[in-house]
Amino acid sequence: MTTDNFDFLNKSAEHAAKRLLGCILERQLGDEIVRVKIIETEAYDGTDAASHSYKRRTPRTDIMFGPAGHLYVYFTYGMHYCCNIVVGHEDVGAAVLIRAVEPIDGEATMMTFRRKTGVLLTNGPAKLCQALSIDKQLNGHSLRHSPLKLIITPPIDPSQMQKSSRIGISRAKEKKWRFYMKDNPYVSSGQKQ
DNA sequence: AGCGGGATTTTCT
DNA sequence: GAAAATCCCGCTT
Repeated sequence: MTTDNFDFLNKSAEHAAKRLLGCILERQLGDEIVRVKIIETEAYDGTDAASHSYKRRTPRTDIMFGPAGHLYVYFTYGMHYCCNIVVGHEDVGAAVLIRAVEPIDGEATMMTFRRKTGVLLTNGPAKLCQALSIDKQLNGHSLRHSPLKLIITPPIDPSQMQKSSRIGISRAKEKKWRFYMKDNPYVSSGQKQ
């Protein structure tokens, strides 16, 4: 493979977070195929005080220090899973948090895992993990293969992109590393900006 | 419409 | 011991 279309993941986390907007996640669940479009992302890297990988490699964050294009799933607040796409070169410890997606195919299947309708199905990082049945079993999974694939689409028009501070963190709030689709109803409701 | 508490793992102080 | 890349529900205004 001379030109792998995952190559852009090896650039900065900030670049990858922008480029992942509009890309497709394809989830195989038994006989069903669920497809969603990425609507909102946040970048985290090893130089970033808000990142799990900041100056420390632990059993939990080990996947973040591995190859780009794999999935990093973490469990938080004793209740919820959140999923990230590992980016950057190996041993750097960077990832892009997927904060919101828009259903394309298989909405009925997602509703069997998450008993909600409309935007409440996938408008938050833990919500979309529940809808796509993503948990610790998929930690470290390569997004090149079933049962969860990342499909790269052309970059979105810059005029459709908004950015802001990241949600739910107390450190490094000055970094504008949250990116989302302008006027999309599935953008997470954590903060108005 | 807005606030506040509960669930309960991983990590750090 | 407490906070964290969250979400939901019930209470109050």
